[in-house]
Amino acid sequence: MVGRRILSAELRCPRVLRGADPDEMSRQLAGRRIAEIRRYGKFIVVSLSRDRRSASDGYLTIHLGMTGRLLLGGAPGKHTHAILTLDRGALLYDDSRQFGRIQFSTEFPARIARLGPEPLEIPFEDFAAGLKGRKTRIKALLLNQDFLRGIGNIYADESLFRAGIHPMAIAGRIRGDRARRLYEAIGQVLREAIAAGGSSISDYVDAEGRKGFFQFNHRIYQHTGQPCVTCGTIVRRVLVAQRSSHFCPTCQKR
DNA sequence: ATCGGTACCTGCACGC
DNA sequence: TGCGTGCAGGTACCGA
Repeated sequence: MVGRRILSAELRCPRVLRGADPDEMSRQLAGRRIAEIRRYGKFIVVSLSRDRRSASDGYLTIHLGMTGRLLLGGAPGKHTHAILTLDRGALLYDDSRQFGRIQFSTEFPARIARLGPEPLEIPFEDFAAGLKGRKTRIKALLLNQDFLRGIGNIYADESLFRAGIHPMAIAGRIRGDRARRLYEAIGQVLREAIAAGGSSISDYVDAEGRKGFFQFNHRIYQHTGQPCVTCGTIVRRVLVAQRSSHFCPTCQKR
């Protein structure tokens, strides 16, 4: 999409725009050219410029929430909230639960600047230092985007399972070998999930509409009531930070 | 400064 | 068949 020009923007759902005025946002987008697209954790930032040469003077920040989809072309549906018509093709935003959002700003968004490091880029020493002194539960910390960017409920559970750490363990008490195991597990899980094209539980598809298949490799997520793949103990579910957390009571220690 | 709880939506599976 | 309940890849905001 880089290099394409936005001819027009049809913004149908003010809720997804987080209260911004659809007409005003349409005016801002129309005529701008896509200069660069980058991902920051779960956020996608589309940098826009007025012409080919000039620096970016607009940013379209997109978050898919739980059920958001960005699709190249295709027919709009019941939950299509935005249609960007480009000089070649179209970009559609679809989101049944409307937890995702699309925002326009002329400055680089401050929220992005506050995100923690990329989990696949942070050195182990920094990760271990980040755990130090934290009184929160490790599951909640892994979901906190200011700690690390990009880890969600599935990959938090899968990482903790592989590391043998209980989701309710206090973050600051994970040190040495256990911290190292968690760090390695996060890297492993994310790399495997990316290679598998992500986890398609119900809605997720890539821009071409293809499902991922990492859901077939989940070892603990939504395995409640089934035997642990390692030891056979029945997998349990607890709430941590109001999120479902799946764990093996035998393999995962506080 | 940090933490937990709540609100925001729609759709689906389940039990009755 | 229809209805109520609980659950679902997330974040922002509030008060403690």
